[in-house]
Amino acid sequence: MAADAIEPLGITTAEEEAYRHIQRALRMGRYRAGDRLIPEEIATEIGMSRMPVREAFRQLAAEGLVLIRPNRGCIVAGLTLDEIYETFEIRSVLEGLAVRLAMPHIDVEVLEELERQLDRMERASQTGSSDWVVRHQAFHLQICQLSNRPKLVRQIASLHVVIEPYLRIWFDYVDKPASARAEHEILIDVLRSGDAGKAEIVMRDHIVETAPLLANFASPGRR
Amino acid sequence: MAADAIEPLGITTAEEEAYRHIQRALRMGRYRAGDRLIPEEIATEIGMSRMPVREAFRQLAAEGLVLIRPNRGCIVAGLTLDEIYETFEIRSVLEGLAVRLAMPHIDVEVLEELERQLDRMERASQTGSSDWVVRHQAFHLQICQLSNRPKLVRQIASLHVVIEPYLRIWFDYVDKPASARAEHEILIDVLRSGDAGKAEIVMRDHIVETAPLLANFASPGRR
DNA sequence: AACTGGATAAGTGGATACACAGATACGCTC
DNA sequence: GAGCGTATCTGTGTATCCACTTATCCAGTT
Repeated sequence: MAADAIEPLGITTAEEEAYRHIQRALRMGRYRAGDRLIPEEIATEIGMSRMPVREAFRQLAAEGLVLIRPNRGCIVAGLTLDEIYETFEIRSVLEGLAVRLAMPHIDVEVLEELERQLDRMERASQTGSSDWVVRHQAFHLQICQLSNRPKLVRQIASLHVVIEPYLRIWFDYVDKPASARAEHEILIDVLRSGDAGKAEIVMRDHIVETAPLLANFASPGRR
Repeated sequence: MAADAIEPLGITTAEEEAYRHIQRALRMGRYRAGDRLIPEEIATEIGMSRMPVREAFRQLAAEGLVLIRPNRGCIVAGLTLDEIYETFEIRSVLEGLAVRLAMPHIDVEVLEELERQLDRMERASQTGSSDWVVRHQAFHLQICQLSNRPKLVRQIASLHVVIEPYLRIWFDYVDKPASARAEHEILIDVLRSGDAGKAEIVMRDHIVETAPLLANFASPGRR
């Protein structure tokens, strides 16, 4: 649900399968940053030729998940510490914008649904490390989608995918942060207040404050 | 200079040529939105096979410049009126962020260089419609680059390319807006003031105020 | 006369084959 | 013994070929 917000722009059956396959592997942290992705390997794994895999690489490169160096193959793109911060800075203004634009579409039902999302997020944090990450993204994207800005939502979702492996690692280490629920309740509170400008600021702060937490657990592999 | 900030991520000689060729054509407004891009046509035009052209299409699709529908070819992506507004909204917060982060790196030399950029922009507006657009982008990107945030700059540059055809059309119609210089002087003024928060707001306003102007001249072709 | 169905043609997506570039290892020379 | 050059091998990038989907046109039927 969360990640399906990212549609692989122009993609056909075989290529789409390759794309989804690799993206899932990447998001699950199966590869480490700097690992080489060998087209033939992946191609035989899914049962197709190198061709669609290459096209999938292009798609992933555009999203910043892999790096393609001419004649030197495709490697998993890791984020440096600076890049993690940068990604959170970008996320903060984009999601800030989204929540500001979402405000007119906030009503009681929406707030209740968001509360339920938080419940699911909390329950997911018990079952598995990666379940929480998925629910957490779903919560954020749910708010963003209320802005009714497809391109904005797509960009935000794309950023979520990029930082997902780092979120996952962080969560594995700290073993369910107790503050997570409270942090996100604040977001619902400000949505309830109806103040769009304030909501933007709260969302921004919420996001940039997360970055330093992650930073300590950064780099699943060097660059 | 301005657009070279967008590097075609992982691309080799032949494919890179195809990519640059098509992107230039697109930015110059050679095609209208909805036009089909026929791989063979372009391939023979540059003197290569369809293959690198296909990969170039993928790259362009990832940037949102073209649309690839499975088994139905590649068409030039136009922006609806809503999408133009949305793009400017996204630009406003991203460039707002950029200018805020750029503030610590502003000094006298930088301000002088920006003034020179404005001069060039004004001169370019006399020589040709498209020259002004290029200079205008260069001015904005120059400021953004001072933020020292590569990913942020790349995203902003990508948005500039998307709206370039619309800017060009608008400029052709109004024949050099007299207010353009003054509008951008304000940006330099606020940079000179040293107030990062204020600069962010001014930049945001500057950008979102541009959108309605463009809207009247929107859609070089329907969607 | 208009609409629907089928057939044909055009064009896209995928696979295989080939050529070239880069990396590594081994040998030769200093 | 060490460093550089060369040769081989691995693997990417491009082209050609084939199969399949889609679109268009014509004919037949209502």
